[in-house]
Amino acid sequence: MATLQDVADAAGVSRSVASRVLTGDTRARVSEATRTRVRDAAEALQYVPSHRARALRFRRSGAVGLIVPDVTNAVFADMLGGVQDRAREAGMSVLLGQVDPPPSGHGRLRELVAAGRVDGVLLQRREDLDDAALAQVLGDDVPVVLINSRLPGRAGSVVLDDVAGARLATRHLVELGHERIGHLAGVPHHDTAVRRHQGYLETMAEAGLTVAPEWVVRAGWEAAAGAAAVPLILSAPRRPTALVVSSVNAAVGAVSALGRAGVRVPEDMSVVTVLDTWVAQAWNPALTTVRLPLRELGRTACGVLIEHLGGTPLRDLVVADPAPRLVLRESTRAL
Amino acid sequence: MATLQDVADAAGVSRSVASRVLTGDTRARVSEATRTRVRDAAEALQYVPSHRARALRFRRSGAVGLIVPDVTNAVFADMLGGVQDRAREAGMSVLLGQVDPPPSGHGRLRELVAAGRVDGVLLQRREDLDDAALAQVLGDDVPVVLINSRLPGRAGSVVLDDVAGARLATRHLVELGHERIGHLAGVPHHDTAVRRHQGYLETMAEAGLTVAPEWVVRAGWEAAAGAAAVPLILSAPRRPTALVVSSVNAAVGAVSALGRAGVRVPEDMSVVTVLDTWVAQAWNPALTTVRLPLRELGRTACGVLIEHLGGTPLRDLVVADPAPRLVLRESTRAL
DNA sequence: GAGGTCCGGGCAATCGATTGCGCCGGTAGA
DNA sequence: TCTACCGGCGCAATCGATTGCCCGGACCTC
Repeated sequence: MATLQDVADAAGVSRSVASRVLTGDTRARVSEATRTRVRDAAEALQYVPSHRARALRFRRSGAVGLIVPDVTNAVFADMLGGVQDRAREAGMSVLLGQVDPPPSGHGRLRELVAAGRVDGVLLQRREDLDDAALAQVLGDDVPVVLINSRLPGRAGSVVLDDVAGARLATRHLVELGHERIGHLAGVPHHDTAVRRHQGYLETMAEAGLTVAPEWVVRAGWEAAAGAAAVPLILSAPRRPTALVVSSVNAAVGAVSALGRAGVRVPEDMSVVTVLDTWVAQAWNPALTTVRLPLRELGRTACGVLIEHLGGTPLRDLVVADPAPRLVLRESTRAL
Repeated sequence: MATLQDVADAAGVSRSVASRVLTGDTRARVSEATRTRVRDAAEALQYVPSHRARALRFRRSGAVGLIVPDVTNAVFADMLGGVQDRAREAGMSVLLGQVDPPPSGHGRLRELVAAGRVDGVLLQRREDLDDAALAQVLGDDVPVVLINSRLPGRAGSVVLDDVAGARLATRHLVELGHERIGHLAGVPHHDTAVRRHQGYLETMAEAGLTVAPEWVVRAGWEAAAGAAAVPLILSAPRRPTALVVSSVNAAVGAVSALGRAGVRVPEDMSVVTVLDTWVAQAWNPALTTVRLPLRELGRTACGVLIEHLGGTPLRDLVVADPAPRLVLRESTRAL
């Protein structure tokens, strides 16, 4: 816990010189002998510059806040890895946060930033937070990058190429010869859910296939939601032979529910899902999925924020590289 | 981004007075009129005290570091919730960290704390980090609380009641009439794995059941490890009729592998596992598990650290409340 | 010999909040 | 009238690191 002053004393110089030597200030004129003395002293004392002091001086905390609705979500976990990586590269830390919906969460983001705990925020929006509420949670002068949703003008954003992902999943089923293809979508107003549904609809239209209203269930992202959607699908007059499920967790729930209902996957029903986590691979049958670059999503979002803190304007990006890729496993088969 | 000085100016007083009013210093003699002026000014300017400045002054960052080997693990996720809760109560933040094994990770923890980014660290040890390596990663003067492992004298610790958990799981199988009960354990030197194995062995002994060496496979915590262990179990001369699996992720892998091998669960093989996450519930068959209080684990660990920062000595605790509880689902049945 | 230049470093302000101590004016008690 | 005391508030140091500016001496040049 040595301070710069301690190092300076040990080296017999002033703080100024010690600082200039240790920060590698080349413009400073300091003799090589002195430089060595300072560096040796720093090493001997195990000097580590105080982040607190630097934060105060530079008006920068060197941390980004990561605010997510649910940390138990595997999707979040994969993304987190990317955020961490990017933050590390920039020498920054990641602070985990929670923000309640308004009114209790009102202004919290602003506080977080105003208090200087973090320099900016990565925000994954809760499903139930609409645009107005979101705008309220955001302050005016808080650097925010939204993950998987958008709010043009108020924040930057980075989203997956959800349309392409859903198209790929749907096309896979079409190519297998399925014609009655259902869709377990996310909640209605969620950005991501909307885009994935769009990809599904587009592909169906292009293939000249019709979509019966009862084939589309707007459930949610979780396993329970996927399971709950199954009876609705099965009771449809013309039962689909295949399903596109918008999220891997919901797919897991759906496949289980299908099994319980005596519907075999893939013999009686093909299931393809979007997002690829370890759960999809571990399942029996292993789930055919479309892999979207979650890690890259986190990395890019963090990058947009960090660059913005460096002066670049906030941006709205789609993570299209690496492109969505179909991971063929056991849950789909030709009709 | 108003500072205390701004508030003071607006209220027509000095910084000192503004500070005393806003911090609610009762010993300070300030007239009620002045107090009101200051408070109004603070509100009008949306004053939020700078965390950076306070951190410097108090030599406290107000954050704890949470260092885990793998954030994609559902076990981690549940625990994280508890850590967050406890930190919030204390007005602290949670900083996510990563620490590589020595030599590259050597001294990193010390740096983290010495630099003042965090006041202390919660550390969930990597499976492959032995005691010596762990001691090296730790500095000398870093407040550390280990989660699910121990290193007496060097750090505090909080662990689950793994023995009781494994006993409960094993006893459940015994009561169902099983006599040949196998165990998919974690890696050999891992604290948690050792304790769970102990619970298994104790219960088997108490029930007067023998344990054939080939019934015990020291695999790992992940789905792949569980799947890989299955062939070994199935090829045993006297095949077990039931399995205790030490971790829910491994159990998922094992059950899938059993299914592929044509072994039905629970008809041909009962499987009970320790730890209860959403995956266990979503599976088909839904897994019978022993629920251990993961959230409470995180909360307690964070509490030990925070209390230590407040002056209390570090402690070594076992989270025994709520007690391990058997969650009966579909993966076990009477012999 | 006077003035200029370069070298090697130190002084002190700054970032924002907290806090021990001291100052000033008024009132009460002696 | 003088002293003591108290209410109300400001001064300035402190927490560490950074950085613009200045200073003293050596050396050089005209």
